[in-house]
Amino acid sequence: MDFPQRLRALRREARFSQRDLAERVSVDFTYLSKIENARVEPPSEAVLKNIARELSRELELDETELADELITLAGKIPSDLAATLARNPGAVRFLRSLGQDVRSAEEWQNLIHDQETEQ
Amino acid sequence: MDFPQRLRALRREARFSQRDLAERVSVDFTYLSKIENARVEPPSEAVLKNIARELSRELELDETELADELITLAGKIPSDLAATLARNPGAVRFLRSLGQDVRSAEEWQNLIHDQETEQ
DNA sequence: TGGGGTGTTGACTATCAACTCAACCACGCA
DNA sequence: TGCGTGGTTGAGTTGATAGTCAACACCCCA
Repeated sequence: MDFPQRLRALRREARFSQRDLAERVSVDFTYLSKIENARVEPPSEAVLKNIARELSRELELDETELADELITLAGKIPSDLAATLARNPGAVRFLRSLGQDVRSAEEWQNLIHDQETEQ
Repeated sequence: MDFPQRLRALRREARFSQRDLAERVSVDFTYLSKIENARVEPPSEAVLKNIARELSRELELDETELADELITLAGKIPSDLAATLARNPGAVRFLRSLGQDVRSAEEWQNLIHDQETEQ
């Protein structure tokens, strides 16, 4: 599911009209329409976070998880992570050592598990 | 050492004038001056890569390593890594599982080592 | 049959990043 | 003293990003 589809699905699930959601996140409702129809690029991270706040509130989801989902679906990197990477040359080298992006979701999960059990 | 200082140091080490280097990387030399004096933000990744190419060539350094150094010093994320992250939601979750950026260079090195010995 | 709620579109705009251009200053030295 | 070499500055340009605004079309049902 790409970003526009996912956004529309979530919005409908929350029973918001484009006008409702747009008002809550402080953008013009016609902008939401264009986003959902992929007429324009996904919005800024700020708007994405506002969307995540409103939808998670309505659907009782975790706000930060939803924000991360929307941000990565939008093809962006959460700015706090980006800042961490930019501040840590070692992190960049580490990611390079992981090789290309052929990893499956499970492999990433394993990496997380490795980390957590390491101590 | 911040980006402007590092750039100036490398350029001088290579015995390039601003005009020399600027010509080689296809930007105006006055732009390099502003960069070295932090009058403007560091340049685009494309320019950074050109700079890394010319300086690594002259100083006999590894080109891609120098590019990564300059790019991260410039507060950016190498675009190929950024693309990888944007394509891998799992990677974002993994980085979050690592916690904040309090890791030292050695800790990152250990992570790399863990990976390499895992197989 | 018309008014309210919904969605779509085209044209426009504001802001910002990433530069260029013209002008200038400081120095060494012939 | 003048000119080549090197560096700095202010003002302006350009393209992309992230939106807004006015207009219109569809549907429902009263």
